[in-house]
Amino acid sequence: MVTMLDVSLRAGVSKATVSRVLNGTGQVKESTRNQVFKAMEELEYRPNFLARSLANRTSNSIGLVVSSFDGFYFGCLLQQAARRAELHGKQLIVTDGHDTPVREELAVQMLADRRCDAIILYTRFMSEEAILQLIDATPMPLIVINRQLFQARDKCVFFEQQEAAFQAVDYLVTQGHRAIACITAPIHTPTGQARLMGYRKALEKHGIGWDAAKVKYGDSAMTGGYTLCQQMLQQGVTFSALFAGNDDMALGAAKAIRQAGLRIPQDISLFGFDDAPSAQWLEPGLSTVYLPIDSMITTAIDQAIKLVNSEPIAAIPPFTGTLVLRESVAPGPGTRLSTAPAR
Amino acid sequence: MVTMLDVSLRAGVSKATVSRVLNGTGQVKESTRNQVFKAMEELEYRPNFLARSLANRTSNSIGLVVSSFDGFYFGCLLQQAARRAELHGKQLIVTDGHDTPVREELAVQMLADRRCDAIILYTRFMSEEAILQLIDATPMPLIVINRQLFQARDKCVFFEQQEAAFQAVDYLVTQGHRAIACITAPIHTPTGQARLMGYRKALEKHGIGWDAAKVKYGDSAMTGGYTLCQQMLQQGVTFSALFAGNDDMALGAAKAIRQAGLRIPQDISLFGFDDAPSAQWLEPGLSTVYLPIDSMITTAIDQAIKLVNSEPIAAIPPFTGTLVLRESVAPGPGTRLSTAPAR
DNA sequence: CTGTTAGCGCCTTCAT
DNA sequence: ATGAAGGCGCTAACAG
Repeated sequence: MVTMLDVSLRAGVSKATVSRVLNGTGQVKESTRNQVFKAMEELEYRPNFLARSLANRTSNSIGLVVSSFDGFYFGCLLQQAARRAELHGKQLIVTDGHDTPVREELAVQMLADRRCDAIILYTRFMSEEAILQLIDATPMPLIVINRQLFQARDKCVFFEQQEAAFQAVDYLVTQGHRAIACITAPIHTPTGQARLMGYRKALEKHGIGWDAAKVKYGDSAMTGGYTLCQQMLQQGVTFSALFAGNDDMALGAAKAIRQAGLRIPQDISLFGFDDAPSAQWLEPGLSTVYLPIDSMITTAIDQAIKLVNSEPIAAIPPFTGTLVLRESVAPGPGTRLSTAPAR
Repeated sequence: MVTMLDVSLRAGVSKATVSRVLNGTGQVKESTRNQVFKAMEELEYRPNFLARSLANRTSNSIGLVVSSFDGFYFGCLLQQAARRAELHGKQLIVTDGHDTPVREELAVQMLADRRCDAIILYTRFMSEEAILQLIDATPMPLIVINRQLFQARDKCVFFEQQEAAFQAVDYLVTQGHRAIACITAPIHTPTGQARLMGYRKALEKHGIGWDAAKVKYGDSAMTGGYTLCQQMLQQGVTFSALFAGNDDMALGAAKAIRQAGLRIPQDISLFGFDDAPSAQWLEPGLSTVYLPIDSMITTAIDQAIKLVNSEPIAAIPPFTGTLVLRESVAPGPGTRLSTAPAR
């Protein structure tokens, strides 16, 4: 391992000078600078990052922890995060929380130990208090995605889950559906709760009663969507539309629906959530809600960078969803009502 | 930031002693050990990872670079990699190569600079020479996934792409298909080449001529599969089966096929590659080839760990695919031939 | 412009 | 069993 000392000796200067040309700090005579460069090349010198970070108290990197690596969703997130971090000249370091709150917290600590300049946390499972506590136990800026924390509002980047779900279900109702089933996203997560609440509120708005039989608690996997939908069908639960907590489950549900001899959307309308790539290729195209994950992670990173540079920051407005209407929803049995409203 | 010195002062011992209890090295009297622990807790001491790594010359982590973060494929890879690394007590650090050979190389260097104990490289784009060169320019063990390097055979974990593709197409032929179209995986990657070669060999084996019109060069995205398939259909290319370079493109193609008024599998049989989660939920279920990515990354990490511990290693046998037969393939027009072979 | 001298926080002989 | 001292590789005043 060739060190700075080796280079300095070879170039006939001191370590300090080598350091200067390396970092472009201070004044160095053109000629000696060149000598140093030459020495570096000849020796194939590569600065030791650890030593550097230790001395600098900054590793020039930002850490990202996600609950889990699977799903298209985190793929997008990571991809965009990497690009954005790079744009700021920072290296992105990613870790996952193995889908458990404890590991999520450990992951953050690990990144903190590594002296990342800032940390971004996308947690599905940690409790609010735990997060808050983590925030001020962490010496570097910590931005939280997918959570709305009032005590740390300007460190949050979140999405109006409930509102988006509300809109989706509201849309279903205005299309004439009243018997709307729901397969929830994991109900032990705030996200799952919020989406379900959106469903419930939309029903309430239209005076539709809550029917426990129509609500199944899902796990976000395609298989779950399939199984639960199949269950409902077999149990004789009747519904003209199904709102799935995410697109993956909608995909699974679609198969169950067809296997039951039903058609989409003629017999049952289907609505998803996330706008996964495959949503577009399902047949019929799956109507779903688009969640601007790219913008969210971008914003989170930008905010983190600002904090690192001690620039002033402002709270980030909530992100909102957009309904992506494709062909999986048909007018429901109650259509007549909305088409020709009573006077 | 509380340091080891703070702890030592608080506990009334020297830094050396603190270091000893921290690492469990050397002999420390029970009582003083407890004092140190108490001091650490009271001060909420957290060792500085960088300093530690610098002194130890090991960061107790293994680096992983993937070409890109998107696709279910890398999700699995990352997930399993994280688990396996943890099992070995190592932290996993992930970076992506932004889908370009240069960045892939840079990513490896960056991880090397961070003094990872070992590095695992999944490259889609780097040339063989570049990889080889990188291997011996990197001071720590470097394992390469998805590439077969004869000059570094024991550092490679790869999959028999060509053979798997061959089997898939061979299967199609034995099912009675002779007009088999193909949408390739990215043709500038070894993977894309190998899969196409498998297709070609299978045709050759059965004396089926190469028809350029039946081969479209894809990009691995669903949209590409859709567009290219649509093109072929519109150009009047006739085929009874389509072999797609991956499941995503197969999904896209499926839609194009149906939009053309054709049925799967009655009119056109479809075969994918990868066994993506959605393959199972397509209707009919997509026949495809399973690629044991989990085992591959696991093996890669284990091999890396062995190298780190300077244990003896052996070359890893190639991984092979498995045909996953679902419902997207129907007997082709030539079925009679194979059912009742001429004597 | 350049060299000297201290650290950064931790580990590790070498004495005691 | 414990402390003192030097080193890991690099940066950052402070003198010249």
